[in-house]
Amino acid sequence: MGPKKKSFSEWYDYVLKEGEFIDVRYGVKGMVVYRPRGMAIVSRLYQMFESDLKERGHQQVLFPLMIGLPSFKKESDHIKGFEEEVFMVSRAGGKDLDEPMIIRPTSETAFYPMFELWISSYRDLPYRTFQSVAVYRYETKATRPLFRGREFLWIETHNLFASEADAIKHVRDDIEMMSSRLSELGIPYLVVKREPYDRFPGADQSYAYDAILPTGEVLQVATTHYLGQNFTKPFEVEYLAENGDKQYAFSTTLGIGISRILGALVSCHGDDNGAYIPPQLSDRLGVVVPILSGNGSSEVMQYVKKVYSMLPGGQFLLDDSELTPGEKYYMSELKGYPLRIEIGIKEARDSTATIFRRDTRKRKVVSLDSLPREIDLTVEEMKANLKTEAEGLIHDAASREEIIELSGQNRIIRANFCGKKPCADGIKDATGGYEVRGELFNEEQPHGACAWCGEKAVRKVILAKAY
RNA sequence: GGGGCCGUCGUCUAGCCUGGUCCAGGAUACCAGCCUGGGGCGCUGGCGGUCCCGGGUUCAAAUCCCGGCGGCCCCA
Repeated sequence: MGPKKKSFSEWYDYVLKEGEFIDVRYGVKGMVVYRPRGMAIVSRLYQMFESDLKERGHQQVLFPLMIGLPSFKKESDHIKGFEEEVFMVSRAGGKDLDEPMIIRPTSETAFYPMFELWISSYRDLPYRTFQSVAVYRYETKATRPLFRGREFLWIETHNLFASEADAIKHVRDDIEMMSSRLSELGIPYLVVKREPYDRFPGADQSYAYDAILPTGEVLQVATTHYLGQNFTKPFEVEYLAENGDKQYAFSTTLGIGISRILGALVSCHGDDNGAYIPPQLSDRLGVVVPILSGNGSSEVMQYVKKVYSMLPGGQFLLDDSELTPGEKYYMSELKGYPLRIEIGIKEARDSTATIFRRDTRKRKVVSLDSLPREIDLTVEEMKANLKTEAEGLIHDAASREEIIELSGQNRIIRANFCGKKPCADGIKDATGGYEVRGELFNEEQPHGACAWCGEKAVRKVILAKAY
């Protein structure tokens, strides 16, 4: 494995594979297999976001994988945005279908025909749903494990409101939920309001949650869209208001990219020794490693069993395999277990245990009595540690020269922007791929000129390379 | 969207340029036995390969040609 800083790409592939998170050898481009270590984290991510959504009044549903073509074609911007990257089923039973079906690239066009049937009164609103599924997009750019796949795991919410204000309030709540979870997971991120030409097909406003990767690139891990009535009108999702008028509902959607969040976690927290999975996401808190030596072996094993029985049930794995202690250390660190408990003859004789923590890679010897408490304390410290990273990663630029200079250093850049596409394209050309990601949520208004063309700036935007 | 590199036991790889000496060699992993044990330890033996797939050239193809599939990198 190459060191993380020097050769991120090589490091990333190595850790995903050797840490047994996923396997890319399935043989279908852009599709990966989630192995137990990866799937355990995926499950916990799902649980975390699903419980947040349920608390906010969303109900879980499950829609079919395939969508009828007429439904998919109803919203014209939407189909234009997706038609190039949609998988279509055109044959079955040995012959061409009269009408092909599409495999969902996202599920608006699956949900809304049903919404039409389900919603009739203002009493039915707000109506908040979500589903946890995989979606499919025929990516033509190079695919990257977890970052850009043709199949990826996500949660998609689809929500209806009686008024624009209710819908916008919901968008704000999405932003709050995502922000709080991402910082809890220690993923540095930006909440960015997308430029008009860069929005989700069919959206009036799009907010992206961009994780900041160690390479200085950003990775969109989730997006919230305010859809206005763009979908409810063509799909005729109407309700009877309190005053007796028929009205179209307002809608929003949130997509949470579970696959990408897993990729971001591995990328952001890992080091030259492998991954580090935060305690709240790891299927086990850690591994217990016995260190046996010749004639003291039985004494040590007996003590190890005693220690193991004191640990919280199911939270630790006892690694009593034949590997040497060193190899067990490497594996537990590569896989990113938060803690390791090392027990050898010294611990057995002194009634102690050695705790190794993955984030700082520091050891601590504690007495056996205090072990459970020390584990709790350490885990709490590790969680707190995760939160106190981020920020300091954004640099301001006021001119073309500064933009180019900062882009040369792979920085995330904040600059005044005139809002025009030619400037965005110019920046992209001159910086080797920096994109206008959009305006930071809650950012102050700009004073002065666009950093690129010098004309009047209309907002401050974030510039970064993106996956 | 443009360009480049690559695909050989489970994994990594030698061999390919210059076709035959290769029913494919090594390392690692795995299995058995020993020896060890506080950061990938050592010894002995064993298991393991449709040379990515399809076609073509040839007396002869892992090797040359064409197409496909898959992966990686760089640029826009």
